[in-house]
Formats: sequence, C-alpha cells, structure tokens
Amino acid sequence: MSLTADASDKPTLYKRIRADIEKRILTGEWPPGHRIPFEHELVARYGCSRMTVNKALSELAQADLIERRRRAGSFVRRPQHQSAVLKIADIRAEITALGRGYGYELISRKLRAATAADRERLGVKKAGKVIAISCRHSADNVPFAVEDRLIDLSSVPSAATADFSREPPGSWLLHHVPWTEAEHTISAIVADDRTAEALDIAIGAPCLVIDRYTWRSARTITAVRLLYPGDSHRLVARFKGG
Amino acid sequence: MSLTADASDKPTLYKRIRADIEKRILTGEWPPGHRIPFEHELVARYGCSRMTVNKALSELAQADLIERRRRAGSFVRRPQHQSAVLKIADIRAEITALGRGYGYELISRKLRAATAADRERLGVKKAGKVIAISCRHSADNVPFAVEDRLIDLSSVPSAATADFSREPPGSWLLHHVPWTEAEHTISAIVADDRTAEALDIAIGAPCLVIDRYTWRSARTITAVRLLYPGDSHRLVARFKGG
DNA sequence: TTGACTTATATGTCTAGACATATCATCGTA
DNA sequence: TACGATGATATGTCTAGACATATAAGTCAA
Repeated sequence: MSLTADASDKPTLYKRIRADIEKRILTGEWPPGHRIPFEHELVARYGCSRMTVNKALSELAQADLIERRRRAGSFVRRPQHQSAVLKIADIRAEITALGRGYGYELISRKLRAATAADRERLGVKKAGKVIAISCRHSADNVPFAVEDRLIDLSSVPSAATADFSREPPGSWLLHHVPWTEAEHTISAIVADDRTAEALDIAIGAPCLVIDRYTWRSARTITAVRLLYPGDSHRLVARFKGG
Repeated sequence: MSLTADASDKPTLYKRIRADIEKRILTGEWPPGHRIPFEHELVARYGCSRMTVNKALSELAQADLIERRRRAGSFVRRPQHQSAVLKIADIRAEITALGRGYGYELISRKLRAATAADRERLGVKKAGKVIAISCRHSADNVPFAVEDRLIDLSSVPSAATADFSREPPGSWLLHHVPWTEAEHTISAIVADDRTAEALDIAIGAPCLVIDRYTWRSARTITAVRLLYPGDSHRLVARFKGG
C-alpha cells in the first residue's frame, strides 16, 4: 500500500483520503464487499482526527460507493444492480454544444380551457386554462426536433403573457419556474405524415420520442413530447458507478 | 417562518436543518439566487454549533441545490440547465419489477480473434480474442429485447469459460467485474428483417436502441447493443432537480 | 439447538473552539 | 478615474474530545 500520510498536498486532507479510497475501489483493488479500514485505522494511517476521516467516508457513502454498517465497518458496495444514469440535455444547449446554429420556430400557440384530454395529459382533475404549443427546433436550419407542449396556466399564470414566438417554452419555463421534478419516458415510433413533414424525413422513418412531465411540489406545470429523427439523433450518457 | 429549534425529533438535527432548507427551495419560497441565512444565523436559530449547520449546508451543496461562496454566503442554485437524469435498469430487474416472467435465450456465442470491426467497436488497438454473443430476453415468453454483445477477453479472461447459455452475459459481467464506467447512446431505428423476426414484430416497426460501452480504468470490457420494440418498450426516469 | 440476554465496538452525531483562505467593500493613491 | 492595498467576513477545513446507538458476537439458560 501507499496510503502515505504526508505528500505535497494541493487538495485538503479529507479529499485526499476520499480520493485514495475511491481509486482503490475503481481500480478493483478493493472489490465489492471488501471491508474498508476502520475509521480509527485511517486516523492512525493519516495522522488526523476522526472527524476528518469521517467526512471522507460519509461522502463516499453519499455517492453510493461504500456502505457503512454500525459495528461492522464500511464496505465497498456492489454495483447498483446494473442501472445507469443518462443525462438529457436541453435542446438549445445540445445544439450549441455541437457547434451548430440553433434555430427556433413557433408553429402554433393556443390558449384554451383544458379539455378532458388536456387534463388527462397533465394529470390534473380540476378544469382550468392551458396553453398548447407546437414548435420546432433546428440545427443549422435542419429540423432537429419538434415539440408539442401543454402548460398548466393555473400553476404558471405568467405563461399567458410570455412571448413564445421568440423564446422556446422550455427555456422560458426554466427561467420562470424554480425547482421542479420531472418524469421522462423514452420510446420509439415511426413518423406519420404530419411528423414526417415537420422533421423533413420520410414517412415511416424511425423517431425517438421523449415525453417529459414536469411538476413542482405536487403541482403540475407542463407536459411535453419531443420528437427527434431517430437515425440522426442520439442521447449520450456517460456515467461512473454500477 | 417556522424554523423551530426544538420539536420531537426522530431525525437528527443536521438532517432536520437540511430538510427545512430543502423544503423552502423546492416549494419556491426561496427561489434561485436567494441567499440562505448565514451559518452563524442558523447556528443561532437552531441553537447548535457551526459544524452541525455546516454539515447540512455541505450536503445541500453536494446535491447541487445550493451554491456556497466564500465571504458572500450560500445561494439557491439556478436549475441545472434543463438536464435530467435517467435510470436505465437491468433487463432482468426491469422485467421482474413489472411482475412478469423473465426468459432468456442464447442465440449464438462465438469466440474469435478480434476482427478490425471488433477492435473498432471496442475502441482498442491491440489484436486479441473476443467473445461475440447474441441473445434474447423475453417477458412472459414475449420477446422483450435482443442483445448483441462483444466482450474483450484480454480484459475479462474468465469470460471464456462462463456458461452464457444459462446466465445472461450482462448479469454475469455484473458479478465478475467490479466497478465500471459506461457510455450509453440511445437512438431509434426501424426493424430490418432479421430484427423483426427476433422480436416478433413487423418489418419497418420502430425499435429503441441502446448502445452501451463499458470499461474499467481505461480498459475496455464490453460493447453491447440492445434492441427493443419501440412502441411497447419505455425507459422511464424520475428525477428531482433542474 | 434454539432463544434471550449481555457486551464490545464501529459508526452517527455533536461541541466549542481554531486557523486558513477567498473575496467583497472600502479607502487611499497615482 | 483607475488601480492597488487593506480589512472585514463567510465559508473551508480541522481538532480532540463527548455521548448515542445499532449490531455482531459471545454467553448462558431452556
């Protein structure tokens, strides 16, 4: 081992302890189930107080890399049964990150009393007003995605006066509604005639579908369906863990 | 406000402080940009030491709910530009979670010297041996997904003797390779004749594609492509945050 | 063999201090 | 006006203790 207690340290001590342990886990030197040295052992090894070691281990536990059990010790966790994490980026950010020009076009915007279908889609019972928006995002003037969105005006009244002909509703909401929870569903369909025309692809071509349903504190905000050309668009996720 | 300092406490103090603040942020009472009370103010309010308050705030910062700036204070963060986190579950776990019977069937298994295409797919330069596996997962005897996998034997030599006719390679790898990193790409295609037959769907039907590329400490382990019937399969993600 | 009780122990939380460090605000100077 | 030095301040890290609590493991009795 080389858990040296000194070293010319840029990072603080607890970070170094955390990094040391993390490295051993990630390289497989300490496999899942392996017992990590007790706090008092690490205290002796690094020559610091227990609180410092505890902070390092607590953060590793919070990151699900280790599991801490009273009286037993700390153990390397088995990879989270093969689940992974995928990051879905904002469309504008995604296009900009690709170094391509972002374009936005409002297709339609309707303010109406919520129909039964609208209420079902938003998961609300009470009738109220909604805004239905249809728009298109493009990259270098090539259709990138079409968006079909419903906003619950009783949750976001200020959306009634927002100008969605210039700003995409997703960006607007992001800046006007603070913290949210959301549920995403990803699926695939083949393009019908309307979709094919909007995305400038062939009828029957594959499309990636993202349905996002957003709320805040049990209050529905918006439901959106994004359609991407399936053969050209890709969602990429990199993750560390199990 | 009702930041009461006492109360019949099941949870510990720092957890209660953290929950109090989190609630205010999530409900929008403290919007993005809002300055959270200084540590010394919270110390006074809760009647505890600074370390206790610090622990609560540190965890909120780690969860990206707040941002801490020296000398300035702690602030509610603006939602992470509309990125989200999606959990992709293991196929067997996914099917079992749905309360359906999991079925597995090995279609082919070939051990061979890596071809140029294999090396490209695995992202390795050196020639070596690989295992190519094709298999199918089903739910209640209905095809659920087809899997096409490549395992780098120089990284996982023991895979050569594994019995993939009984155990899915994904599960086997999970139990024999500790911690990994991975990259996922999700896209959509339409079924060609071979895929259509394997999944028992029509040619031209939409399919969801997940390409997963897994490595450990810069060492390639496996590359896998999963094909799901796109109209029936869904990836669902729930998340909290921006 | 099984079940109930006891004990040792590692983690969980907390304190009342300490010094370090980044940075905002102010004041003085060129 | 612009720039540079200075001090105030909030967070960042750390200490050397403390008591609480869950639980593995051992002990003893039914």
